[in-house]
Amino acid sequence: MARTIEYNPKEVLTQAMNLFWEKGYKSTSIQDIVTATKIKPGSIYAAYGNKEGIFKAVIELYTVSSLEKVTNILKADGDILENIEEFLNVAIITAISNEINNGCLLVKTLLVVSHKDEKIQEQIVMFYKQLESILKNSISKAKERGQTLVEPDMFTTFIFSTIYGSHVHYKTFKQKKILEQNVALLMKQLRAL
Amino acid sequence: MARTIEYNPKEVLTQAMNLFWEKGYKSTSIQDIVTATKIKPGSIYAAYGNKEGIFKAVIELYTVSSLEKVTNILKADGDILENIEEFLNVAIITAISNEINNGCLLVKTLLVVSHKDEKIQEQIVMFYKQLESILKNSISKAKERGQTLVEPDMFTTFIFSTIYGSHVHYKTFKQKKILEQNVALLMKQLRAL
DNA sequence: TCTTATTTTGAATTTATATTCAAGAATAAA
DNA sequence: TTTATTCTTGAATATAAATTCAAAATAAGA
Repeated sequence: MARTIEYNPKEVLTQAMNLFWEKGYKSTSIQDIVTATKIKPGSIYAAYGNKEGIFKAVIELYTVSSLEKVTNILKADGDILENIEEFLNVAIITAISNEINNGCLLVKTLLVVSHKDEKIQEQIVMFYKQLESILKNSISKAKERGQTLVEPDMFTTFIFSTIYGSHVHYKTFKQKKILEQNVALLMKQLRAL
Repeated sequence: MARTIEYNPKEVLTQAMNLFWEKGYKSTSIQDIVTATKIKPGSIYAAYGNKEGIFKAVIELYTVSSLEKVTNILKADGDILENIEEFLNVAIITAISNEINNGCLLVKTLLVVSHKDEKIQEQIVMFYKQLESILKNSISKAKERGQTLVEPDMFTTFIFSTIYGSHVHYKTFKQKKILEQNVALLMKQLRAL
């Protein structure tokens, strides 16, 4: 019994994500999603309830896959500092200067989401806390092994500030060189013994 | 002949600005503006053409008054480094931790405005360039007088990255202490001789 | 006071967007 | 096959937001 789902939910959410990413939550209409995914409104509403429901599912997908990606980079075998450098390259250069989905969906969302949407806001804050904690772990481990002198807590905060800052700066001035410079500066401080 | 305008345009634009600031462009309806300003749709459309027109006028007002404010701080008589510190206090602590209009309207707008709205984007970029140039001037002057050793160009960029970063960081973690720490760190680097 | 130019009003209209739902289609167990 | 279950469709409906416009109000020069 029972008909089976015909679309691939992950694919659909990814397409919806791209729309939200590009145009923001409010400017993305269900019609946009219908057009992009070729799924009819009824199916969307059956699966996610309403527009906010799709958005929440998108955020969920994004956070889970991002955390996974970062974990893979930072927990890879090999030199810890090199892993951190790779993380910075991805977070600062690749992600931000990407022409299609530039920057971080969550930074955008966080700045725009009204304070009333507390659930979404909380979900995002949780994500950042996890991210920070993963990075802090790496730095602590590097410090234990004598590979760096920086204070893990403070330096993690500093790295994230630089990531956020690079984000806005690039959006304004479109200078990839500044992004590379920022990565280099962070690594220099990290490696200074 | 001719009836005179009854409302104060600057007042009206300020009220509209607060709405855009709080809720973002898309989520602010003309009805919201009508309610807040008590001006009827017809008058709004007569004066600004359409919703985008009001928004542009708001951005214009915001940029002009912000530039004026910053200029007053940085070109004030007295010690240059103290003026810069005052600027940082306003830009990083006061502006960002303000509960009502928190953060910078333009950062929000910039991150969200679609790449199609090139005029608005350009207007914002111009604003930032002017801001950077005013600050760079102050730093250069301080350097000429032997009050700092930092390289004006690079350090200006760094200050703005820190401002943007503080913005996002505060939005996430709501820690005013980090904002104060950031100002202190910047000033320490600036004062190191 | 009359006239003319301009502003104000707010209901009506248009346009856009979100959401529902009844009818039809696919699935697989019985 | 039959049948119960779930999925799909897309036009219809509901809701919300943007915009228009004709009529009324106002100011000040003729």
